[in-house]
Amino acid sequence: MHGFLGRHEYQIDEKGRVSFPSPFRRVVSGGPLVLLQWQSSHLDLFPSETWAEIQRNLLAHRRAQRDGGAYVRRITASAVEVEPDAHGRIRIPPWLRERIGLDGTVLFIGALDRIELWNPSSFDEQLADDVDDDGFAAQIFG
Amino acid sequence: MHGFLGRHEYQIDEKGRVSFPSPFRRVVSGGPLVLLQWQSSHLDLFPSETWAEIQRNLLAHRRAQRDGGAYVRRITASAVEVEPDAHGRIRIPPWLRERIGLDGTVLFIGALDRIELWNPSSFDEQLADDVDDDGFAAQIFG
DNA sequence: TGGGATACCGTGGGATAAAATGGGATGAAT
DNA sequence: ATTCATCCCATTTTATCCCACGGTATCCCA
Repeated sequence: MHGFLGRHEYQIDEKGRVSFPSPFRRVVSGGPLVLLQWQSSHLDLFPSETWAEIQRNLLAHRRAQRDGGAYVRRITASAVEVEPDAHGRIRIPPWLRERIGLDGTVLFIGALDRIELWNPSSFDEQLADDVDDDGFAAQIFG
Repeated sequence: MHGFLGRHEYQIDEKGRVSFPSPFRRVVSGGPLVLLQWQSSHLDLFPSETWAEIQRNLLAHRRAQRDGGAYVRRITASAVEVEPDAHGRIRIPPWLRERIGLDGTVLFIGALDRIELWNPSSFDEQLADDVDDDGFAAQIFG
């Protein structure tokens, strides 16, 4: 697998369930995922391997900082462990839906080692913003 | 399990009992937990494994300091051992409830290796505070 | 290359199990 | 004897599991 790629749009039903994109399903089969918010615009969904590293980073940060773990608390309080059911659906808790204004439709964006969940219209807005990519493109793509 | 995650709100009944979040219950099944206060804003609930390390740290600290164990005493005096009953409920002693102003509702916050107990309105207040996360987010989440 | 069959996928709803909460009875401690 | 904690049972709500349908893409065969 070459990491998570592409965009997939699905409906949320009355029970807060939404289909997890089938191409991604094959990759993470079996293991649980971690869904959380750390950016205001969208949610992030991490497979076990990626989450393991982030959790290490969070613990290291809490030990290093003298803020009583305020930042770590803010992150973990928003997080939930999710796992696709028999039909490949996951459940997004109400408080996370409200945070980024998810109503009806979810846009899954493959982002290599993680999956982003967007409100489709928010995603279009941020696409419209001009990205300052001078130099990076050439550096990346040769 | 990926550590304790998420937020769970429950009612305290007249007898001082409160449901221990079922996702957490599965993780710590069997062992007793240690409930104590070390930050003024909330209580902390530690599973056996985490507590073992903290206890080592407390003993090391008492040996190193020449304060006659004042700090250690302050912590341990507030601590109690709790264990979920048959219905998964724990009892929070009155003196700990009063310390952080718990009345009626408890908010459990998963914090990786520990669980925090908050008065919901106190938690909302500290969420509203701006967290100084300059640069850290990128460092943690890549 | 076209058409049909088949498997998969997205979506919805109902049944079943679990969880959250309340109250009473029993037993120990003061 | 009274208070307080623990144990036990009951009820309502919530979440999980299971089955069912319609559409779509894929595969196979002509």
